[in-house]
Amino acid sequence: MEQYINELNDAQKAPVLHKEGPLMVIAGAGSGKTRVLTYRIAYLMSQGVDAFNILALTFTNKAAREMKKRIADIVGNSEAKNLWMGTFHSVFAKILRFEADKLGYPSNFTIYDTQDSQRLISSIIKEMSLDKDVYKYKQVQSRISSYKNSLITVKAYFNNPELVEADAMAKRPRMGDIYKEYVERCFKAGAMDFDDLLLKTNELLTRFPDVLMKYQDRFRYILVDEYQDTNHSQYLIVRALSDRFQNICVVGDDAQSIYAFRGANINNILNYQKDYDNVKVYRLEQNYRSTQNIVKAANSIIEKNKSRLDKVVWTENEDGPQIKVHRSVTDAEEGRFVSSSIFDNKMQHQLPNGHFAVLYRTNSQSRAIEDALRKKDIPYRIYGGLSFYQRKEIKDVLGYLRLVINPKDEEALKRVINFPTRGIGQTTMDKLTVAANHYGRAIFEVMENLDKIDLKINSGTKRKLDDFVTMIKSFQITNQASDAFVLAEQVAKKTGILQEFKKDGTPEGIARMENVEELLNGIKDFVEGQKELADATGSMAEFLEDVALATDLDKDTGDDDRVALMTIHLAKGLEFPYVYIVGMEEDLFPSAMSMNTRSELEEERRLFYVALTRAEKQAYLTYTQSRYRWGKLIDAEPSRFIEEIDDQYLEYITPVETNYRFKPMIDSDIFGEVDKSKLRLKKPVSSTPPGKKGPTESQLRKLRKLKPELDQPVGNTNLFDGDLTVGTLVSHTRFGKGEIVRMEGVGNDKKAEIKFENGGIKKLLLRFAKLNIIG
DNA sequence: TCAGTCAACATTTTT
DNA sequence: TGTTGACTGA
Repeated sequence: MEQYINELNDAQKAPVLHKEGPLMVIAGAGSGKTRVLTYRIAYLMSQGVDAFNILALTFTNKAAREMKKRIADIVGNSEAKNLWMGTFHSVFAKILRFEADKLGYPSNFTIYDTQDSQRLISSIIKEMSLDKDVYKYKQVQSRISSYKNSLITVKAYFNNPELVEADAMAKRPRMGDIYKEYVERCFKAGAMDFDDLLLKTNELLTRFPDVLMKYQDRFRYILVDEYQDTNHSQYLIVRALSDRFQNICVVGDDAQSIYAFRGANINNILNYQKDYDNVKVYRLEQNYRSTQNIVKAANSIIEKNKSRLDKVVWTENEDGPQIKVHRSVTDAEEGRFVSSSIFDNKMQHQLPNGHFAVLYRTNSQSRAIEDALRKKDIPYRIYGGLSFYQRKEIKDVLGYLRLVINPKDEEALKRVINFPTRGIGQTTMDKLTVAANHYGRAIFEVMENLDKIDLKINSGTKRKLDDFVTMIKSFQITNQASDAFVLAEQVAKKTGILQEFKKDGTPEGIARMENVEELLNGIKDFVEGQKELADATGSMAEFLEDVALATDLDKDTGDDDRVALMTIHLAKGLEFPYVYIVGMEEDLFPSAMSMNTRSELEEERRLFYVALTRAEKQAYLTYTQSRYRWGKLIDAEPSRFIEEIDDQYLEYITPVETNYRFKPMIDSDIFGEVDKSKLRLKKPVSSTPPGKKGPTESQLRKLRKLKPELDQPVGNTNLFDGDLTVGTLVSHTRFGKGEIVRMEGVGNDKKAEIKFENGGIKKLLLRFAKLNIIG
């Protein structure tokens, strides 16, 4: 153990060796936080603390697995196995299964994912005959989720006039009723959603003091990673469990808090010192990951935020190259730049693909990057987005499996009852749903008892329902006798799913069949992996839980060498030698939806901080002047975050083809000599509508520095005011050639309607449009 | 009851 | 652009 401890610097050693009592580790980006956590656990164990008494809550299950492995290397495998480690959701799901009966739940309860929740809410809204345009199911779901994260139960909701009032004011007076129905339906279905896993844990610990005592006694040492991203519900769980022994260690970085949108409360970390007595605070400020340039640039960004803990991140690493800023004309060109830059770097420095990551704000941005990488034959892997387990065919198979484990699972039933089609349609389902609600039972239970209830279902349909019930029951028998793989294989064959895709014959059908086969293989791997573990049996129930709570990162096998594509959120905690942050544009990053309040903007800024600090050697920031969004070409402005970085850490680069396009416009002899001083005084080129603020003059000035003579606002109408008339042929940098078909407005509002060769007709404000007369 | 067509809508981030 | 939900005729 001692030799391991000596690998640490003094700042890291202190929290590792800290004995009893609460401590907080404020860990800057790249400061070896995981290492401290790992070694602290190993150290505790070497001091005689029983692994059974240690609970470590991490942000992903993958992080937990890796940490466990590392600890096993230090203290030995058999002991490390007994550690409780995982995400909040997975650890408390296990505890809830064990204690389920106390809350009236079956121990085989289903975990509803967001999609299940949304579908259920959607059908509730329909059943209640509410206007679906007023009660948007996604909004309703997120509202309910935030109630739950704040521990506002249905009862608490109705007891709180302010909340009721607020929803009424928002023209959604039935919100509480939907919430109530949703909770009841989940309960009847034997299902918990993600938020329930935390809410019900709180309920368990509050209502049953003996249960609380038991777990307090069990988890004498609690460690929480990424504490800045815990929500109120998680906070209360940690509080309750640690109350007796107060051996609570939280690790986090307020500068990396990026989950407020799902209820994370940054005050949890800011107020930690007030929550416990005699808190010892340790700071890790030395960054081992990144170059001077990256660390300093990141600091210069985060300084712009007002609410933060006192901390200075520094490094002894070499200066490294400046951060490269790249501008392109379209998102496709941005993709091409990224792919060729990765290619060049690979060649020049002989690097594997795994050294590169492309990070973006929204999942939809991945497409352009993918296309470009594919063209260059660079292997990549996309994390998040539509993951494997979210594909329709996979969810269908999983639906059957869920139903076998928990027949009351309403969402699973509705998904599979008529797939493959077996003549049970909406009409029948409606009848069953009404009956189920009437008797307060699950739909499957109604189906089991059709003989006893008069439902006006014709005998043919009734026969089909009976067959379905019989089939599910036969699967249940298989499940009792066999492991997950045997069951899954039987389900895939007997339900006819595989044949359905096979006879389909289309490439999509074949792809789906292959996906289902891949799922079966995955289940096989899972079963074999589980058999090695002492406390696992390889049952289907365990597999389903793993799937429900797995993050995309968890499934990363890491054995093939690919460029990583992911959202910045997913990249938290990871590091790559080369990082490309793409889509550095206003309204995209920072997101248009996060600019309403100062705190939202600060979260976006922290997100940018996280993105930049993923880079070890070299970071690239790219933005484009136009981008396809919602199938339309949208004008874009460079992100304010580029401006916020101290200039000395940046190097602006521009590709040759962009130069080429802009250059002729300035040097063009059509207009004779261009008066540059006059140009500089003009309003910046912008398509931002009046009233909505675009980038500041200084932002643009700075961005122009790269090629000042090329990026001036050119094509301004003053130059050709008199020359533009209907019929004039013009060219636009982006839309191409076109003909003016109409003119309107005067002075600053003068507009031209132009029919472009590509077929589009655009009305352009001449004050802003970059036009060139060609005839 | 079902399959096929068309319109509407969507993109913020995730356990 | 791509998917999902509603509508319609068989």
